[in-house]
Amino acid sequence: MPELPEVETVIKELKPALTGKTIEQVEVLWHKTFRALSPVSLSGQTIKSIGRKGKYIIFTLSGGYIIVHLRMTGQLLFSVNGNDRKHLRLIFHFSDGNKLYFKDVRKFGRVYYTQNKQDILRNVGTDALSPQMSAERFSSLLKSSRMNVKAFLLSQKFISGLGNIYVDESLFRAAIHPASVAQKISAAKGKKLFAEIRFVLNFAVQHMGSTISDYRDAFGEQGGAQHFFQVYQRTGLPCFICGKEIKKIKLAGRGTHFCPACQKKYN
DNA sequence: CTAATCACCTGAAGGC
DNA sequence: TGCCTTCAGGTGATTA
Repeated sequence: MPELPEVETVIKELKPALTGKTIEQVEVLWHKTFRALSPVSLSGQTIKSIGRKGKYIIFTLSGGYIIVHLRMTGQLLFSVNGNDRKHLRLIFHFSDGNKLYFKDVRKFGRVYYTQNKQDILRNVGTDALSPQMSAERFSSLLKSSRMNVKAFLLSQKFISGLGNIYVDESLFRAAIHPASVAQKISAAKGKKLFAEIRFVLNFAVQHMGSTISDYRDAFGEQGGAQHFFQVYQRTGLPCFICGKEIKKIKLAGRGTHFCPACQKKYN
């Protein structure tokens, strides 16, 4: 499911719901979902704050961190699960009776418990919406890489939070062909791309993320940003700018949507 | 360093 | 109806 806007939506909802609550017990229903890197007990710990880096959700506890990655189909649902146990992988039980449910059809999602955030976040670059990531910084990262720009943006080590949908949408808006070589993109174009990344992500956050099939927010609601896609899943449909057909190719192992007429290749 | 392919999993959709 | 293939908001390991 989720890229930065979906994760941001979930944590914005969880902050008021969970901050200050005390964990009574963590119930693991699928063993591979949960990995403890710390022997300290989770029971009795309080949630001090909730944040994220890229697509990683970070719960800061009184004595450690819970870090959640939803991968493709993970969902964090706050006390809205009813009696549906299907695809339920883990349950946080709180001392006030509330529960946080982790559901995950494909079982790729992970819940880590650690004393050191860097155990998990070591290879995650600066968040795309962080003030630490500027147009200048982004441009210089682009210049440093010989990867194609699609792979560059999907890799989380340079800039984190983008996934397949928002990479395709950002490259379309910046009029850059996804197979362009990162370092062949001019500094001016790089800054344009960064501005479009910010626009696309902020727009999607305002619309509570995108729901393709599985994504739901912390209250089980769908997002709305999918109604505004320009290229993603629009293969064969007319480009909104020039009217030519949107094409789909495989790049960096992922389905990649673009307009061959509007998006220029730099290499 | 970069690219491509698997692996991890389940379910939906399309072809025959 | 059923079988088979392909594909999916991600990422990490392995192989050229």
